[in-house]
Amino acid sequence: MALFSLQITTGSDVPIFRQIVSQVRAAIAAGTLAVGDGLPSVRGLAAELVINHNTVAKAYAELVRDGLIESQQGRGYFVTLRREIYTKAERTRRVVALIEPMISEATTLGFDDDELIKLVSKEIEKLSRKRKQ
Amino acid sequence: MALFSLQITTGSDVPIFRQIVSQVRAAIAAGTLAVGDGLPSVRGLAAELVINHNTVAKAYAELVRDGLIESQQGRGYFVTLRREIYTKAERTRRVVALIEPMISEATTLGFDDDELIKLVSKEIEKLSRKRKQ
Amino acid sequence: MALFSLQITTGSDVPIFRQIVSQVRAAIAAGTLAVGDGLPSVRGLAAELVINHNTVAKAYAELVRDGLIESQQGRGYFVTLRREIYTKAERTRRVVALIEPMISEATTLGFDDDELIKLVSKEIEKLSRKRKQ
Amino acid sequence: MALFSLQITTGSDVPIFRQIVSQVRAAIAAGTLAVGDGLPSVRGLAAELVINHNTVAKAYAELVRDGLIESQQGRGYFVTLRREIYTKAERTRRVVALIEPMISEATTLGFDDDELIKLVSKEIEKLSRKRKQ
DNA sequence: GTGGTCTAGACCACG
DNA sequence: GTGGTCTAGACCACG
Repeated sequence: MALFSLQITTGSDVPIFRQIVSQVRAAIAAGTLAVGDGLPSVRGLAAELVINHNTVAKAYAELVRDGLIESQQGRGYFVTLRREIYTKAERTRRVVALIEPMISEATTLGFDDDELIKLVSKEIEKLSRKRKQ
Repeated sequence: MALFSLQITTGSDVPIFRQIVSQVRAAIAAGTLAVGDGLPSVRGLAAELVINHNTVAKAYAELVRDGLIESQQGRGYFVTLRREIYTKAERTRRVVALIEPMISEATTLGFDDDELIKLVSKEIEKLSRKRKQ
Repeated sequence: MALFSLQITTGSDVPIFRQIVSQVRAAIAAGTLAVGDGLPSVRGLAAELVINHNTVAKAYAELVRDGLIESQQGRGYFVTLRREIYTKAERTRRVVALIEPMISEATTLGFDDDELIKLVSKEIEKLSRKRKQ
Repeated sequence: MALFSLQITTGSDVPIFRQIVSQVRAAIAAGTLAVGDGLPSVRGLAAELVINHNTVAKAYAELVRDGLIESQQGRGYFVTLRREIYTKAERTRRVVALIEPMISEATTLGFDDDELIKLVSKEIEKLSRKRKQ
């Protein structure tokens, strides 16, 4: 099992619980989380991300409802058999859907192409370092 | 003059007013809407999209605050010459708020750093070419 | 903690939402509302002032955009540490937009330049003293 | 008769027609405009201020309604007998009502007392020069 | 409990 | 004709 790490951004337009749902879903689709793998505990993840545990519970509830994970009484949450597979095209489509508005915003704020590429690279490295810790 | 059309999706996670903001912003970034061009009237656009006029007004108000468009008494809204309103730090903060969730999503979808940088570059060039046409 | 009260006048030339913005801004400028202080809840304040909650929400939204307050998910609005959001030019532009009509009014009321400067200085000192208490 | 000059600020929160009403009213109260004095013609003033003549007409109509000026067929508008006199205290009160929100805005935007005084002085001089042209 | 978004509709202001 | 403000009320999201 790959090391599964979650990165959330508070104060963004996207609700925290949706960021969690979307990343767990993506991790399963990408195979980062395999069938049978355990998820972080509700309270553990809440503590790690410094958010309310209800927020984590709500995210997991949605994933249970969608059949992607299941609760095993007293042991925690685990990835179930049902697995969504995203094609490469679908995965690209999902990322591009986030890249496009980011570029629009940057452009209207006056960033030129080089500055933007540099900023994105810097952020990628920053998150990369964070993941390795 | 601009041939400018707007498409909204109701029932999406993204609020209608934010979809309008993003699309106008994208049109300005891409040069589809140029300085001096008029936007659809608040009530006209509301009727066309079959939404409430307050929703359009809210979207336009945000674009005014960002200095992208301005209201001319009794005439409507027009694209303005871009002013530098925000400090470098604030502009960076705003773009980073969009870059971070994009990277998180890409990472959980299995993109590695190089692939992501290439994807972002490709999209930047795509928009760049559009602007030059 | 702040003992902070708001007074609005309906039927005035100044929109209600703008009166709220001005008064919160004045309270922050005077130090009556300090960093970390909570604002009245949107619906609570609306009930107290006997106005619609959307009107309060609109006022708070403007203060958020200016970086003076921020919303904490499910908890309410709080005064933030002031960030430098706007460029010097933009900040000057905003203040000059208030200075100009003030000078025009003073001039037509018969104030000469020296009297006006003195009056402005006196008011600035008055607020300055209030902040230091 | 003193030279009567009007200064308007477009794009401010205060509607143009209200700026005109308020300045004519103030000029009469201050004696800058005396009984029998003529006002600039509707179209002349509109041309001078580069605004729609309906805006001037609307302002004059309000002043006529309030009995401060009257139209003399084919000759223009003139100050009538009825005259409001503002006491010094009232005139000060009216200017202070504009000074206070200006200071709040400047303070929350990060201007310190000296900077603000300098900015106000500069604007006073600027308008002073404009009036003398 | 907190805030966010949207609608339907009114009434007003500006040109 | 254009936009601006406000209400009453609904429904949802977050914690």
